[in-house]
Amino acid sequence: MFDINLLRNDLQATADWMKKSRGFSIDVAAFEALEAERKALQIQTQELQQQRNALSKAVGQAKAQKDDVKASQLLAEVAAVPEKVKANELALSAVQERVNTMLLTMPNIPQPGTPLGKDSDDNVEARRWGTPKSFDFEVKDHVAIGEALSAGGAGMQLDFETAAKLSGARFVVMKGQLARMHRALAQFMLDTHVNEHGMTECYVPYIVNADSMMGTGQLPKFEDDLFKVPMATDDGTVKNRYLIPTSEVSLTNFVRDSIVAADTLPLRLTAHTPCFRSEAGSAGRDTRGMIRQHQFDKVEMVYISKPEDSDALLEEMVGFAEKILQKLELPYRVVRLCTGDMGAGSAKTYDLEVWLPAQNTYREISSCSNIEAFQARRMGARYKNAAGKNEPVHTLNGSGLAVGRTLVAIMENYQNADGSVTVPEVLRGYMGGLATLA
RNA sequence: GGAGAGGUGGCAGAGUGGUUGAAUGUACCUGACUCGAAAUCAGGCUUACCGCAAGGUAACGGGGGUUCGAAUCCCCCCCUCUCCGCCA
Repeated sequence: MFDINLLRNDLQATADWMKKSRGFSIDVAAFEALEAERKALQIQTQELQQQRNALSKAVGQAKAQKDDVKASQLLAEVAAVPEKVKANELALSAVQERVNTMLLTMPNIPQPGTPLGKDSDDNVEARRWGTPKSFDFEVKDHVAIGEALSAGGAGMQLDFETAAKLSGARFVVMKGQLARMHRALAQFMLDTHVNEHGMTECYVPYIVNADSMMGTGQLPKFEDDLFKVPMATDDGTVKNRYLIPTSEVSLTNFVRDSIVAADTLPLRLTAHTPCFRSEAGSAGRDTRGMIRQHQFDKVEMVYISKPEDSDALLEEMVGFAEKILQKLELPYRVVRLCTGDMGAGSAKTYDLEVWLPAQNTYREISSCSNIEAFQARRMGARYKNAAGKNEPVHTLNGSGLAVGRTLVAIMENYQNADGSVTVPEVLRGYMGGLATLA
């Protein structure tokens, strides 16, 4: 949720920057009018409430003193007030609702210095790591590699046909060594974050309620991207819950509606979960292979921090995601997203893009964002600051990493001329010493 | 799935229509006493919003209703706990 104080204190400058960065127009005059209306209504409502309260109190006192005459006088005097109060309360909450809706539907304000741009073409490369390997044979993509690998009687190690039969397009079945490597990858990532990066491993629900989706911002705007799970309630009606599109939702909502003890910050959380996305609006994009699926696994990192620490923690988080790629010896680059390519909630985002030989390009494998107080405000996630005031925390999230895409990257970068795939050193311990998928 | 109990301030726990934003205990903060601590005593101690301020408004799981007035009465929902049944 957008910070209303930015609009109250610095309306024009905020509007200018939102226009320039996000291309988002704030109707300055409309906001000022709405605020003026709200203020007038609130003052009026509170005066009426005060009047009612005072008279009601007097009625009580009169009755206590058995002064029935006075009591009925007072009752006659208040008679008309509750109606006026009610009318004002309704008007006030309608206006507040409009203000709220406005704030809820606005994207976060990008940090100053965010590169301006309209899409991924305008992102700015921050650094590269590793050198793409040159192959002395024609490289295959992960689909060709995986389908050529045999899981014995069970068939291909990578099997889209069976997945389509079971579920439809954009699902995958993995078998044998490849399935094992997929599992090994998640274990390896989790172990690294827990043992070397000091994160707390979490197991979390994959189905969450609407409040949680609201908290992290998937709702109300992006309902189409979610899978809904209807669940019967006691009175026989059905309420939707949702499959998580990322464990950011589960992890970040840990602190919804709570005051986090300041001395526990920052919280560094990680979880390995499947993620479910309907990919509405992505029809025709990345239809081949397992780059874009309805279901995929991800190891997620979520930080809850004090506002003053979040910038440095974002750098730390990106570094931890990079660490995974470095250990796997996969070439990648770090990209600072431009204003047009950032998610609506983000104030600052880095993407990690891994080299995919078959596509001869870098593809996103992680996205790390500082959401600042944008989620915390709508979630009611606060901590007591040094001045003793409750203040929204900052939330950060990042993939560390997308497991499926990492598997793709390994298959393509570690492929051999004979169709086998070398297992990266760091994974062999997780795979009973297996050195090659063949 | 069946039966029952309950959701009040950081925690525990009173409060069943009126001067109760809320007794009491505990935790915490400040001060006194002390060489220091403990104990004891005194004071303070929910949050959000409006207001220059004085002060005011709202909030007792959430929403609606009754009433001049609701933590308290009525309706709906959510959640937690206990027992039985079923079950990975």
